[in-house]
Amino acid sequence: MTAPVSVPAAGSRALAHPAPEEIRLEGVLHALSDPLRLGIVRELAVGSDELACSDFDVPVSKSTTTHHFRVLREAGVIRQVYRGTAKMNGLRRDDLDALFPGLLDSLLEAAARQEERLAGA
Amino acid sequence: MTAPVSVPAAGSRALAHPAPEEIRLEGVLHALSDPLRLGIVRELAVGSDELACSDFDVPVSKSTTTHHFRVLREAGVIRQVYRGTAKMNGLRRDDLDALFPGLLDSLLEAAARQEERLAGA
DNA sequence: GCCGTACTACGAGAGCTATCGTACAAGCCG
DNA sequence: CGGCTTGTACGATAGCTCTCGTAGTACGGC
Repeated sequence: MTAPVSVPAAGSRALAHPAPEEIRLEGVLHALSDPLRLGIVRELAVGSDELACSDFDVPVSKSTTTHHFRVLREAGVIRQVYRGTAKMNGLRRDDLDALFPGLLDSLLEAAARQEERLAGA
Repeated sequence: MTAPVSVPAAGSRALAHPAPEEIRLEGVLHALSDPLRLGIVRELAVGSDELACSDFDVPVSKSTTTHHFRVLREAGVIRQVYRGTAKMNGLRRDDLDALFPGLLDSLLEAAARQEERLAGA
């Protein structure tokens, strides 16, 4: 047992990510049930893997931003890695698609559709 | 404006449900992010529309069960109607599919897949 | 070596959530 | 009617979550 928690690269500053086996659907849904985090994930889905935390235009303080990114990472939704002083963020699309095929796309489309609808289309 | 909150049938004991326009993706995800509620929805998805609250075998007290069903109803995930002393529950599959095509099925499949995986398949 | 940038840690407060037990209401059945 | 079944309301509690500000760490550039 003792799930392989994707051991951090030895020497450097590394961040704990859940192994794919540890990712729980409930956790993913919970992470995405916050509008702010859902927005972050949507931005990440269209952009590249190379978005720093500060590239997002969230209407909360820096500490709160850190908090939300951590929730997303700990739920297994995003991957984070340091690159100098910046922390680059990327969707764990590969892992999520392997665990829950089609789910991420459905969620992203649902979010897009809702935004369109609420915009008074 | 003033969204039509699907006015309850006049005289009888009726329950407030959100109108389709009021259903929010975040709310749905939040409702489903609880293992208990996700389980209820999964049972509802395979069974008929005719399941009473007491037909579910949840490991919590009656009051807590009431609470969870209310969360699901207020998020727009289920429909509830009184039938004698019982309260019958049904998925709002039609409304959900119209708002978020494919999402419900993706979620149900993801849940099934995870259960299979965790059962040590 | 020093400063600025980017992010984290910690502590705190407000608010929501899950849970319970007890007490109660509504409807069926004998 | 009286009792049983089913679910609700209310109050309470513990725990989580979102939010912030302040203080601190890690890294890159001058």
